[in-house]
Amino acid sequence: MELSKTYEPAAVEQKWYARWLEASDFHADARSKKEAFSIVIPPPNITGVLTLGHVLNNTIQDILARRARMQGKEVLWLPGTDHAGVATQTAVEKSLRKTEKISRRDLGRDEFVRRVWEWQEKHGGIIIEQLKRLGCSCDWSRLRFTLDEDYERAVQKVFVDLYNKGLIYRGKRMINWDPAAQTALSDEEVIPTPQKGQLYYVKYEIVEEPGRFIEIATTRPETIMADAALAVHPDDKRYQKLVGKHVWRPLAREKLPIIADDAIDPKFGTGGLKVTPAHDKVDFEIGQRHGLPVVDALHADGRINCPAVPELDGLDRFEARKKSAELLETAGLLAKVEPHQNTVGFSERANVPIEPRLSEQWFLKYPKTEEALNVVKAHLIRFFPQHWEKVYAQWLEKIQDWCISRQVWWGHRIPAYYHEANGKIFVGLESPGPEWRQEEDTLDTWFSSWLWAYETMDAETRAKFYPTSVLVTAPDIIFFWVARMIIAGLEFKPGKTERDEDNIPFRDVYFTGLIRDRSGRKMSKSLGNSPDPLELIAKFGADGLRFGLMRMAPSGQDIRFDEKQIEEGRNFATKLWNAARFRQMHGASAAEPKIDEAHLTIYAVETLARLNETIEAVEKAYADYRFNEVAQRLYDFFWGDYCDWFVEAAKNDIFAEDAARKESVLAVMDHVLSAVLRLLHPFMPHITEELWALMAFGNGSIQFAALPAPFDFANAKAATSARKTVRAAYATIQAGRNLRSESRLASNKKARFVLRSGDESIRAELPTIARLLNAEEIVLDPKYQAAPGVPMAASELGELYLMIADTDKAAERDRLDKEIAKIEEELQTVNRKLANSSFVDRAPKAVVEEHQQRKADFSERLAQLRRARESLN
RNA sequence: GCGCGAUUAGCUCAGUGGUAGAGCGCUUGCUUCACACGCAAGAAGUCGCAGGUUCGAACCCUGCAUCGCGCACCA
Repeated sequence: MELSKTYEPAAVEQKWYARWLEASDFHADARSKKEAFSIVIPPPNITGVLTLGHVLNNTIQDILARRARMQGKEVLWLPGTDHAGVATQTAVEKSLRKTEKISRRDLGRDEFVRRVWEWQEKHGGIIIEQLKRLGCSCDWSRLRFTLDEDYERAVQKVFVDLYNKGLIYRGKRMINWDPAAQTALSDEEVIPTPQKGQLYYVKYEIVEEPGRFIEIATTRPETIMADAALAVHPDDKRYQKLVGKHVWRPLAREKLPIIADDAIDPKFGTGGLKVTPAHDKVDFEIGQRHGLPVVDALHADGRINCPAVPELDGLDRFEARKKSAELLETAGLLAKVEPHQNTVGFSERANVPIEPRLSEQWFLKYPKTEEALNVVKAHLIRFFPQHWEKVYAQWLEKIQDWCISRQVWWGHRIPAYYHEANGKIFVGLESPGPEWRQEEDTLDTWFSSWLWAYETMDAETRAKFYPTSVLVTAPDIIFFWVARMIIAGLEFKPGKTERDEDNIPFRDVYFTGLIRDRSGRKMSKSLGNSPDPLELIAKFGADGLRFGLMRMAPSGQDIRFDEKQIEEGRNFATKLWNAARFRQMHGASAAEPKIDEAHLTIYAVETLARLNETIEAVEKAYADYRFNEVAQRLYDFFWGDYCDWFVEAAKNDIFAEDAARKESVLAVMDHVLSAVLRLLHPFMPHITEELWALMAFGNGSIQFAALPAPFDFANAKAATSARKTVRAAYATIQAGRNLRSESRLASNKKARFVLRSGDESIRAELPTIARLLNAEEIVLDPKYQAAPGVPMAASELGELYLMIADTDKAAERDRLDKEIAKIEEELQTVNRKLANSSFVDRAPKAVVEEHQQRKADFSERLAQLRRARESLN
């Protein structure tokens, strides 16, 4: 079969993906006897579209899955999507407002949820289709959704179980309130964000001493109406005499006590704090200690709720801040205003400041935190890179109860029921009767995701594939997801036995880096700096995108994205294609090439040895999940060692008449190409499958071909000697090319060289060296006396002279002088080291020998150069 | 304040104790019979700064600086 001149990724990729699906190649057989390898996908949100982050993440998973298949394992890569409660609800509400100008409350709960399902049917599959374009080898027959019926059941069972264990409770506590989405949030969903604001110094008049004021600094004058006290530090001399007295609240005038509390920092502001238990966590705690009333002055949507001050009542909290400052100013109660920077918690989703709020919510007291810490400390679960262990440990060590209820409709409704009449609570899977009303709240989405590693599997699948082999995820969800999954695994024990190693959700966790733009900024829609992966696939092919991205993605470091790198990936695919094309131009390939070691050219020996080194390096890199290293090694070997050196050196044999030599060279090419295709397949599945088929390297799909084993040299000594000669020849060629270039000889001009050497054994290699130097002839002459001015390079094989018609003596003198100076310097460095007795005594023997060899080489080349230089005098 | 990363060629990044590397970009020469998404040659780096350990440090240790990320505090 003839290969087309260029590689067409679009057609090839879609063709093969369809065939893989048709053949059920990604299907995981739970009854297989093969060793199991499993990954669960971090389920993308159904609202999501593919980002570069997804590309990175899923390419890595695909590489691991495909490699495992080639290692003969039974592979499960389990895909799915996440219902993403708040995010999806917000997205659908937005679309409803736009298209039908209605809110979810206009529709009512049941109808709204029906609409979300409808929306989900239409848009929920987009990202799955995009993953297919990338080539992901997920077992699509097992596609799961966090709101699947049985998954939902499992989540509810877990809730009931934890409630019965006393770990879930309902309580009125300070929580993070998102006034935009109007729901409670967990601590992890609050993003501390530095804000430029103002510090208002407000005067509170002392009740017992009319006309005397105490100044209090606050950033939130709009909450004054909810003040319940003023507090000072008990040791603060300035205020000690005031403790026990009262002040007048300047807005919604009322008498407030002055109290003393250790929580006050005397150095901040004026050293006094207005205590607002309803709107601040610390204030709430102070209030609890002192029995203060909780006065809530905010509506759920962030507007002011205070009929006593009609000027403020109903205003948005930020408008009210300005307005209340004005009111105080008018009343002469605002001493001053200073610029002030502080950190305000923002809602992750809605990107608005959250309100600390006293609210009735459901909480989980985390179980198994000690155990979760231990399985990572003891490396039952290994983190890559390892430094994430510390971050993980810190979170677990100061873990607080998890607020798990959300005031949204899209999600798992909490299986709790309230009795209409007596207000009793029942928690269970079924309603106890018609007089019982189900809880309106749903569960935090992560309360369903934390079961993802095993609730996505049926019993048979779980028996085979749980615990999963590895989890690939971004480090920003280490608390949201990774830690909680570990806790869930240890608490609910879905494994074969009770032992921890059977119940951890995964054995390894690989944390990817975050992808940033060229100037280091996070990718974001609003900045418009996030390239569309599908456009990149269209431009460079899925394989090009995958390879380019993996080659530049160092383990666990953030990645600065540059389209150039993807272009490189595409170029590499083209190179691969053309190298294969070159091979098939010279006849059919052999699936099992016969390599006769006794008749290998020295270039073939070198190439096979380099391939062995590459295979070994790749193995090692995989063991530590160093994917960029794998990609780089394969790139270097194939482009450099194979294409640039071996193929070029082999051309004489290919185009010559000697059938045996030609056959030998072609067999080596087949060996290398077949190995490289297999090594590259996890990174570039489509092009390797296409070439595997076109070259007929195997009967079946490359997906299940065994990974290449190193070539076993029977005569290792001969190989070592051959490699030494090749390297000398290559070095001589590079020196010769440099001569040509320095002498301004055009690349396409044939040249003549003389090699001054008495080593007859090199004569056999002269035709190859000549080809690589684009020389019409190389004369071997042990006694060659160069005419003055003939350009000369000192090389390991001997002195190499470039014969050109008109030579410039002065220029050649300069060139040689520079060369001599350079070598002298290097020789000096080596000599200095060898003169150091400590070095000779203490350095490893091999290192010393290397230096001695270098000294000999430099000395010889220096002698050559000096001879040439003298002849010019 | 505590912790974690990063700092290497103009750019993006490899390189964890033994002669500083790659790709891009740049300069020069090539439509050489697989590939111009290519071939060949070249210029370009006091490896953030200062100490220390070592025969030897980009690499190990200490301190500092700058950037980024967590956590805590933030009236």
